[in-house]
Amino acid sequence: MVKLKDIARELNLSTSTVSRVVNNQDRVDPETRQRVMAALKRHNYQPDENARRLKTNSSNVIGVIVPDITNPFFAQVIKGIEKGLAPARHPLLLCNTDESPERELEAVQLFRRQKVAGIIVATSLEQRQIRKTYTAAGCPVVFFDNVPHDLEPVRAVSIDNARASSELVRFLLSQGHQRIFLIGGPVGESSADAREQGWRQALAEAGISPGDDWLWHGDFQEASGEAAMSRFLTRADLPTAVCAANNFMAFGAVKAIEARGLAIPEDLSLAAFDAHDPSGLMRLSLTSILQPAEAIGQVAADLCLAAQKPNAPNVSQRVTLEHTFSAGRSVRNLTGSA
Amino acid sequence: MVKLKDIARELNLSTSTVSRVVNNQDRVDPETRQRVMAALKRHNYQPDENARRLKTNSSNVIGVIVPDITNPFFAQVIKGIEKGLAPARHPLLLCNTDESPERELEAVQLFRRQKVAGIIVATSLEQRQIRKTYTAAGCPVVFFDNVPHDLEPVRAVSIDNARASSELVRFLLSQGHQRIFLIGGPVGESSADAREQGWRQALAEAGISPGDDWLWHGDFQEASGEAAMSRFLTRADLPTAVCAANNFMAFGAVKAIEARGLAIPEDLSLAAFDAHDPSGLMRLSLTSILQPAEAIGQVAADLCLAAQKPNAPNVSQRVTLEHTFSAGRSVRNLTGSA
DNA sequence: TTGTACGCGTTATCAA
DNA sequence: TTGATAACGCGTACAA
Repeated sequence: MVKLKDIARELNLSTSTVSRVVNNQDRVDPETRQRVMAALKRHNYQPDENARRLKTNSSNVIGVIVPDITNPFFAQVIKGIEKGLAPARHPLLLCNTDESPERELEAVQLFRRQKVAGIIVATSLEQRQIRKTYTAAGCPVVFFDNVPHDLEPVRAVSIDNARASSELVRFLLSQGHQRIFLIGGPVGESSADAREQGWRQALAEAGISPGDDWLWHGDFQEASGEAAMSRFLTRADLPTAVCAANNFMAFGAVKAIEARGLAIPEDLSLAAFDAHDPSGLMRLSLTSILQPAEAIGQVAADLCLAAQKPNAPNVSQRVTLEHTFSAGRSVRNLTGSA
Repeated sequence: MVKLKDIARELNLSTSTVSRVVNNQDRVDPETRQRVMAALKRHNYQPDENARRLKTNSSNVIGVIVPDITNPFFAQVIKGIEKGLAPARHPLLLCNTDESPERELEAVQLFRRQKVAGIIVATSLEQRQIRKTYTAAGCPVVFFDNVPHDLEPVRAVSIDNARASSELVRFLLSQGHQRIFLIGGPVGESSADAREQGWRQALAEAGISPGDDWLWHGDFQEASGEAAMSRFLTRADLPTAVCAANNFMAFGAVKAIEARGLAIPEDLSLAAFDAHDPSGLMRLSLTSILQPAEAIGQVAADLCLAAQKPNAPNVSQRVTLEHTFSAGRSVRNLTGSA
């Protein structure tokens, strides 16, 4: 591995000058620069990242934290992040938490020690911990999916979850549904909260006041969706439609429904968030709100990179992207039969 | 950030002694060690990774290269790798190549510069390049999915693809199929080669000699599966069953089949590799060979960590894991109707 | 058992 | 415009 010093010696220059060329700094004679560049290329010089980091006390690595890389939504976001990071040649340090707060805290610790240049995170922490953990991260942080609401300034990218949720519910209303239940996410998780709020609002606008038991808070895992739906199905007065706040819980709900021998949408309608079906092979295509996952990743990467600039303003930057509505075949139209 | 020197000064010790305690080295008085440990804990000392790396000229980061993180198979493998790495606190540097050889080469370059401790890779390179690239990586490399065959010594994790493929074909044979076509993967890609070989062998054992045009080499992407199947479907003498060497190509095949108004399995049977359906929501559950993805990741991580030990033998370590056969509803039984 | 002193490869400060 | 030199924080011969 050829070093700065080697190049300098060969050209009878000081390491300083060579270093300046390597780092594209001013104050180098154009001709000298040419000579150095040639030598660098000739020897295929690669700067030693470690030395560089020790000196600058930083790195260009971006840390990414997701709850579950197995969830296609997060996988796509990561792909988007990669695309956004690649041109700037920022490596990506990944951590999968399985929704465990402990693992997330460990990851942040790890990232701190690695002196990552920035963190992009779909946090599973609760609001208090988010604040404590990420204000002490020592680097720019970009949130997505779960965006803290009481943290200022904050960088975040998301869709308008409340509006999206309202849209989904209004679609169900338009199909003649009234008893629209919700399998929500954890309380305090911003996207879950917003989706619940949107659901409430759309119902309210339709003059419907949901009972307390129309809502069940899951944890975004399949099992909780199954549990929630099972519970709903024990009632005498069944819902005609159920919304699930994410894909996995919707899948769990399907299991519960079918386990009871009911059919979708004949006996019960189902709608969801992020029930994306890339292959078009889902047995039942779920009517769903889709987040632009890859775009979310790219924008998050951009925000994170922008925050690297020395004079980047330390103000809140909240980017809201447009969702799409995907009509599936999981909702029955009751208007004809009513 | 408290440093070694600070601790040393506080305890009236030298940095060497403190360093020895931090690194669990011998030759430290038990009592001194206690004092130091207490101080370390009190100050929540975190060693500076960068300084450490500069000194040791290495890191504990493991680089992972996959063609497509969006593919559930790879996502699961990564999860497995993470699980294997977490106990040893090895961070994971991720690179997604989108099957692009250039990006893979860049990733390896990047990893070299980062002085990663090891690389775990599902390579998209061709054999010659694999050899050249990864022998020069400067760290232990563990292959999975695509395992180079002319590289010794090599560390690799895979299933017995030939046997798995034979098993799949024999199942089709048992259902009365004879004209069994194959949508294979790229020539030279070990898993693709092995799957083709297994297909050939099973057919041969049944006394069937496939025509040259029974096989189409795709690139593991959905579009190529669709193209291959479209081509198959233009023939006068249609296949009764088709195998696809991975999930995405199978999905593409489904599209092509349905685009022609044919039904699976009534008009045509389809079988595949890795067409895993975690949610149980696939419209048609494909009969498929499933790789133990998460286990592959864990084993790869273990191999990689084992290779870190200073006196790790530099010999080939090929681990073969068991696949499973998942009977779906995509294969028609012709024995009754024949 | 402990301490001294040097060097890892780079960047940054200052003087030339 | 260039060069000498001092850090950055740690690990490790070697000396004590």
